[in-house]
This record gives sequence, C-alpha cells and structure tokens, in this order.
Amino acid sequence: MPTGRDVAERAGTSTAVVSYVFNNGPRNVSAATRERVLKAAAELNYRPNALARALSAGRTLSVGLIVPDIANPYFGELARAVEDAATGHGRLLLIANSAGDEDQEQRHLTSLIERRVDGIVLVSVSDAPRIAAPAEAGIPVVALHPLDLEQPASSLTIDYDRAAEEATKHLIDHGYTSIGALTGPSDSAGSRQHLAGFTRAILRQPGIRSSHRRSETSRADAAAVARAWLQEPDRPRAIYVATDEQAFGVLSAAAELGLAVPADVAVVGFDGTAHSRYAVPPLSTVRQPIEMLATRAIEVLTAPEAGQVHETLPHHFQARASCGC
Amino acid sequence: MPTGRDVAERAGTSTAVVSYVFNNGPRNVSAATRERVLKAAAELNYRPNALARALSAGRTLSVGLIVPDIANPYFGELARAVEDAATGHGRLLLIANSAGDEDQEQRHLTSLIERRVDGIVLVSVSDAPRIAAPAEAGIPVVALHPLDLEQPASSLTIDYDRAAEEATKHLIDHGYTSIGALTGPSDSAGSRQHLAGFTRAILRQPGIRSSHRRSETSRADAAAVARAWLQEPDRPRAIYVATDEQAFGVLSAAAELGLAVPADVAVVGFDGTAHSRYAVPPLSTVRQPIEMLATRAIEVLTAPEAGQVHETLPHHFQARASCGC
DNA sequence: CTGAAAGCGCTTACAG
DNA sequence: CTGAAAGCGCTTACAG
Repeated sequence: MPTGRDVAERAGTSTAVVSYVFNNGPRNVSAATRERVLKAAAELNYRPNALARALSAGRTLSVGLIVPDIANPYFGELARAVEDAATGHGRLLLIANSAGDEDQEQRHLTSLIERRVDGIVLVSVSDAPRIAAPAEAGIPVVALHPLDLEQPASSLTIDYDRAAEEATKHLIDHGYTSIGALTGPSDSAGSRQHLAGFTRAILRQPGIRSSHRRSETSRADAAAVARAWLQEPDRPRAIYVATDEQAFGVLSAAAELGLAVPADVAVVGFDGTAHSRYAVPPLSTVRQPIEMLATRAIEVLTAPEAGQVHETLPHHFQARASCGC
Repeated sequence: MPTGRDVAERAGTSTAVVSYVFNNGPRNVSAATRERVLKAAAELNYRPNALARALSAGRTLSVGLIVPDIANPYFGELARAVEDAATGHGRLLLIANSAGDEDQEQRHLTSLIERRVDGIVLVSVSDAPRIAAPAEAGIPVVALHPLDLEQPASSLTIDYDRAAEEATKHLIDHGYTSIGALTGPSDSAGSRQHLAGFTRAILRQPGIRSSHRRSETSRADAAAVARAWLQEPDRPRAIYVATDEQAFGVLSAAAELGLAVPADVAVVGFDGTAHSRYAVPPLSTVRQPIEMLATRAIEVLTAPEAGQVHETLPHHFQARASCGC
C-alpha cells in the first residue's frame, strides 16, 4: 500500500506538503503543487493510514458505542441514531455488543480505550458499571440510563419512574382492576425505577390488584414467563412491560394461548421502538427520545471541556390498540 | 496516559522488555523482570496503545462488518454472530451501518481501509458493490450474498433460488391457488433469485394464479404495500415474502384489515430470524445458516492465503402457523 | 509557499 | 536474558 512518502516522491515534493494537502492545512499549498500531489495520490491510489494519523495527531475522530444486545430493536435503532449523530460530527462510530455479559462489556471497554476512541456511549448491562478505566484514561463516557452521580461519567436519561407511573395510570384509567408488571431480571436501577413508578400509580388508586414477574430482557424468555403467568387462575387483566422487546414476547404468548389483546389482556410496552407500531396488535408504549439521546450524547462527547452532564430528557406515552385504545 | 516508556523506567528496564512481557514474546523474559514490569504497569494503569501497536506490527487484529440496516433483526443477529466468531479468533469487530445508502457504504469501506482492518465482511445494499478499493489495498472481502464471480471477493451464500422455490412449493402444497410474491425494491440479484425460484414453483403447478409486488426492505413500507394489495378484489390467498422484516409488515397489515393469518391469507417469510418465532402468528420462514455464515466468513478472512472462496451453504425451511401448518 | 526533522508509542531484528 | 536503535506512516512546529 502506497504511503505519503511515495506520493511526495512522485509529486516531487515533501511528505509535509502531502499532509497539508490532505488535511487542508495547517499551512497553505500553492494551487500548482496541490494539483501535482492530488494527481500523484490518485495515480497511486493513496489512502492515508488512519492509525499513523491518529498516533501522530493525538486524536482518532472515533467514538465507541456499547449496547447490551444489538439484536434488540431498541438498541438497533439507537445504534443507527448514534451513528448518524457521530457521522454528522465527523466521527466514526465503533459499535460493540456486550451480549448481556458484564465481562464482555469490560473487554469492550478495554478495547475501546486501547484504540483511544475520543469518547464512549454506554448502555451498560450492569447496575453499577465499572467505568473507572476510561475515566482514568481521560476518555469521556456518557451513559444512556440512570447513573449514580458519584460515577465518573455523564448520563442522559428519561424519568423512568414517572414514565412508568404514567403508563400504569393509563391502564388504570381504562378501568382494569388487576394489573401486572413485567420487568427485567435483576434488582437493577432500571427495574427498580420501573417498579417504583408502577407501584406509585397502583397505590394511588384504591382497589387495584397488582402482581409482578421478572424475565430476561429477551422476547423468548418474556414469552415463557408470560405463558405461565397468563394461565394462572387470577391472571392480570392488563400488563405493564418494562421493554418493547419483552412486550413482543407477551403478545406472542397471549396469542398462543388464544387470548385476545386487548379484549382478554391489555399490554403496554416501553422504549417506543419503530417495531412497536407493527406489532399485532399495534403496541402502546413509552417513547424514548432516541434521536435526542443520540444527538446529545455525541455533543457531550465532542465537547468534553464542558465537563460532566446529567440530563433528563422528555418521554412520550404513545397509545395504540394493545391497551384498549 | 502512561506509555511503555513510563512502565520501563519504573521497572528499571527497557521498552523492548515491556513489549516482550505484554506480547509474551518474541523473546523470553526472566520471571523477576516480568514481575517488575507487570507491577509497574498495574501501578501506572498502563494500557498499550493499540494504534501504535498496529502501526508498528503491521496488523490491527480487527475486522469490519458492513450491513445495510442494523435495525433489521436479521442483520442484528448476523452482527452478533459475526462478533462472536471474530472474538473467537482474537479479532475486534467494527460494525458499520450503511442505512440502505450506497454512498454511505462506500464511505464505510474507505474508512475501514484507512483503519487497515484485516478483512471486511460485507452485506451490500448494491447489486454490484464497488469493492475494487479494498482489493487494491490488499484487504480481503467476503460478501454474504450472491456475488459476480468476476468481483475480487469471496462469497458465502445460500441457494436463494432453490430456497424460494421450496417455500413457494410449500404454499402450493397447502392447496392455495392464488399466490403472491413480495420482494425487495429494485431488480437486484437477490430479488431476481427470489422471483426466479418463486416463478419456477408456480409454473410447475398448473392452475396457480400468481402476482408480484415490491416494497422497500422495511416493515413500514411492506405494511403499506400489503395494505393496498390485500384490499384488491383478487387479493392473493398466500404470500411469499423475501425477508422476515417485510413479512412482519405483511402480518401487521393483515391484522389491521381484520384478515386472519393463515385463515384468510397465509404468509411465508425469509431469513429465519429469532423474531420470526414470536410473530403473531408464528412465522414460517426459510432459515439462513447465520452461525455458519459468520464462522466461515471469519475463517476465510483470517486465512486469506487460502485465496478466494465461493461457497453455497445449506438453508432450512421452517414451517410454523402463518402458512397454515 | 516549502522542506528537513522530531515525535507519536509501539515492535523487532540485532548485538551483546 | 536484556537494551539501544531503527522503523511503522503520519503531523507539525520550526526555519528558510
């Protein structure tokens, strides 16, 4: 592969000038010399080595994104949005998938540090992510979920607690008196907030019977849990589900049991994936501000001198057929 | 951020020895010296700079993956599988999303070349992808779809043509006499093969009425096309759909029109995503050998001396409720 | 406007 | 077993 030196020789100039031409600076180059360099580069099929450039210039113009499961449509959409935002700021996005595994997440974190990315967007699988390493390396991190304020990272998140309460209240307003909550597996910050909001709404309205189940954050496991739940004699009349991914599993389980949604059991999801609109029936859900999360995340990372930031972004309840609307 | 020189100084040795320790070679290091280096590195929180390493060693131990749409579940699952395979071979996977845009795909290709990845796994948005650049740069490419044999790349693919024929024949064997095909937007190689197989099955059985529609490869557009199609007076009794993603749109449209699947209209998808199992109703589909595609792709890229390879991998028809089974 | 040279942080023959 | 030094391919003050 040709190098800048090859181009310089063919153009009868120096590697410095080749660099000036390809970077439009920091020095001017006469039009004639520029032409010769461009011509030589084209003839040789020259591609600047990004590794050498980054090593020399001290910045890689790249950003890393770590998500728990790239096959979950919410994270797929998020990845697309973050990539758009990164590209808009002249950054390349490196997407890494931790596959629900904390060790894998650590390995990706290490790998991104070693590659000297300019910043990391993190959706952690863990309640208390170990993010000391990037901080010590001087690499800013922004988490897209609630984060302990002691943590050395920024966070952008909606008010899960209040969103959960609103969605549950919506089910209550439909007149359902037996309402269940399906959340993620562990007692994580996320699950806790979903549950807190759900419970608050329930307590506010006397006479509601409530129940709670957990499942892995996959439609497969959510379907298995829902299948058992919906066969119990006092099965819930409506279910608040903490993620769209799990809600798709609940819809599938209901259909398999011959239960109509929402006539027999109403369902509300969470995340507001584009897929939710095309569920059978269309899924009511809480919309995350995906574009805004992505845009702000890249802004925060590309202006790190602004320091750490903890912002709460607006969510939006989207009523559709699955809850009885 | 500390460098190998910092570690060497603190350990009272040279940067060469630090390198020997961190790479387990190519020279031996006495146990005592190794201890001192490891201790110093731990104290300083030393992380080798992967850029410098790659520049010096001449290989990056990374592989790029370009997909047309990371939010499409098939590509999400594929990304997960390719990442597993890459990690298993000690490679980091860089995932790039071309968002259905040929220019974006080109930009990603260029970016991966500039980053000197060791190989590229490509699912192109284009029928005739422009992949001369990586070839000239000496970077092997493997496409996960049919590819012109003149192209300077390997390819791993199932026999789309035959798979389409089998799936269509399955619908015919159910006794449906009016069968439609929904394929991708352009007259691409993929669409052509889907259609060829579909047509062959139809022609083999006298008395079948067939029709054909196109949509973008998104459930949104597929739903829009299906909504119109299913309201025509001579709407098809069964539909062969070229991707699961589009099939999800068809299921959604049918439900919105109050048509039962499979009682009013049967549906067969293609790709065999994990999501297809949880569709309402469960979606019959042609399974791509996702793990095998991923594993072979990484094998081919990490043993490039073997030269180019063009392999046809086995597919599998998965019958479920949506076709009437 | 242009070029010689130092430096980014590693790896790796080479010499001892 | 260990170290001094060259080199990977760029960028960028510095001098002219």
